[in-house]
Amino acid sequence: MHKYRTHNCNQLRLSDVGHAVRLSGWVFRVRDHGNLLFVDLRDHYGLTQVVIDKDSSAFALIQGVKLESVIRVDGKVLARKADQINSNLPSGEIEVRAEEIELMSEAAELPLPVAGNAEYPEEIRLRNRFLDLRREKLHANIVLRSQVIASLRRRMIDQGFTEFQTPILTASSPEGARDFLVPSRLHHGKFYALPQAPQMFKQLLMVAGFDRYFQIAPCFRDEDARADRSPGEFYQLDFEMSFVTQEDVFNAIEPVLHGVFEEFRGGKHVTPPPFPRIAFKDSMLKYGSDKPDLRNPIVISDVTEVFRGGGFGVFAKAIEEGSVVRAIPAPGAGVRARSFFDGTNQWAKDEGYAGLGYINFKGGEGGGGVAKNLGPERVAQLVSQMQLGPDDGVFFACAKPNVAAKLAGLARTRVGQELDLIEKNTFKFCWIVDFPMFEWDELEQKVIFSHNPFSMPQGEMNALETQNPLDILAFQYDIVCNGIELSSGAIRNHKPEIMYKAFEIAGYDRSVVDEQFRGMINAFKYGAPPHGGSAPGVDRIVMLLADEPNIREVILFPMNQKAEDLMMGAPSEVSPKQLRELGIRFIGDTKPQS
RNA sequence: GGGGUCGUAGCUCAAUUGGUUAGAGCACCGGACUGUCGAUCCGGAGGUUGCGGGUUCGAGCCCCGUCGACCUCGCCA
Repeated sequence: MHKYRTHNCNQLRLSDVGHAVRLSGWVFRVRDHGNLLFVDLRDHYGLTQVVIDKDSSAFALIQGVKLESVIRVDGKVLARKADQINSNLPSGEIEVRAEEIELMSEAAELPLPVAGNAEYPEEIRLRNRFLDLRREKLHANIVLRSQVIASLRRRMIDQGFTEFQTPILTASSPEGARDFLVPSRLHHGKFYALPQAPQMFKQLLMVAGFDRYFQIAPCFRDEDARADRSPGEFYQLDFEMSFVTQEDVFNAIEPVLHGVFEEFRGGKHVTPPPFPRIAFKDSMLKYGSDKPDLRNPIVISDVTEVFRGGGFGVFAKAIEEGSVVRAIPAPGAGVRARSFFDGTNQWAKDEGYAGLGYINFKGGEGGGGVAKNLGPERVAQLVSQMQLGPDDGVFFACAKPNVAAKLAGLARTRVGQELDLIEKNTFKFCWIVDFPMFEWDELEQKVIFSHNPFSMPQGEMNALETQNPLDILAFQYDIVCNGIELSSGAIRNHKPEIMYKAFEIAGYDRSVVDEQFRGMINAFKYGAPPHGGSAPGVDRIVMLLADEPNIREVILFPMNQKAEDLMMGAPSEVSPKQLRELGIRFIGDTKPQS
């Protein structure tokens, strides 16, 4: 007989009745009847009920055993009587009558219960992650993550992609997120950086002629956390392809994402390919976001012209000064109490905006101050343009275009949630395309790269030389699912002259490009194929499939919001000897700069 | 760095809005019980109400400060 087990805890069935077996696992639950005692024995695979009778030599031992102790049970498989069958358990038709039990590892009193599905503070969960990971939901999430990654790999390989590993210790790069730096022992005063993404490496792989690359790539960014952004590190399905147009990239990845979502969708509907393509400009107008949640049926309209020179003075005046008006319909909300409208207005103010105007229609009659001052003719124009129903509500965001779009987008989400309009049980995908190449930085008062400096501008050199930089679009695209940005990608700029020109527009001298992007710009001078790719976030894909609102629920050992690992105690101080070797002296400033 | 929510037993929560000795469930310890599957029943132990100060006859509750957690803005090409 095997030293530890002949079967796992989810293996025994009626066909095993009568056999002598050996099981090992954790004591999940105990039901003590004094002269008869039940133990639910748990391992990775499931549960088996163990029965211990008073006559058994194991009885005394098991009566004092603590939950989550690890035991080995020798016994016989018995069929349960009809009224004792537990139909919730795959092994519920049998039980194991224990003859001998060995306590292999005793558990102390638990800081965190493993049984049950109550919620517990993250600090305790993270500090005792090994216990938290024993719990059913988290355990299942992590297994799901592994299966999703295996599926992604298989699907990419089936599509003709080849997996490569790129360096973890690399060079710091300008722009983008803050780098994690690693000091060099051999070169005092110099640092490696952990890659924010294998961006340049994958492009170099294209130059090297590998044609189709992918990698489940670890990425490191020293930025603050969010519910959907893990601090420090995360994983991307990073891929790149040679001799492709934007459409080729879409056609390659859509079946992979659609396939993996279909495989693990849990009964939900998945957008079939081709996914809708929405221009960035249209997305900002209609959804007030570059990552629209298409489960929300509300569509925003621009109604600036209805208000221009009209009787609603606040808006009319703002429009003269360059503001626009965006209208957010609230279907069927017209009959709601005034508190709904005033509450939404107050919410907008609390978010730091000027507020939201509104009209509430009741039986086709527009109510509220906006309708009164605007006059029946213009209200009728609104109804016709927006195709409003007789009992709809409508909110108005009036501000400079960028701000109005953002507020309208937030209001769209809020109204959709309040009115319970968000479609359930569905994964709605779309591409956001035609991102602007550059944007205006109000703070620095200069033109900056809008997304990725390596993207090819639409119109290439001609566009850079002849168009207003702020009007130039890039072959840059994001893939969005249910309002979550899964990835961003681009057709890359593989021509050094266009690269120099693009960086020049963003205020970087040729020498800066040569220095900061030396490896890549140099490579492009020796025959570079046109190429492009993208990098869907693996953690976010799993998060969607596991239906978890927080990314830490799909990561084995996540750090907390302050980027600390409470279990391992990272980051930690290091010895003076280590610092000396690195040529580093700590100056005693313990507060981070901001 | 700004804003929000929270902080009471090992864990989840309560405490009639400022009033007697801060309660309950789970877990833990002891006892009863041979068919439970969130076992049940009886009993026990467990608390500087995050920390510091203030107001008050009296503070878990009000005020000030501070620490921590999460959410969020900034940030994330």
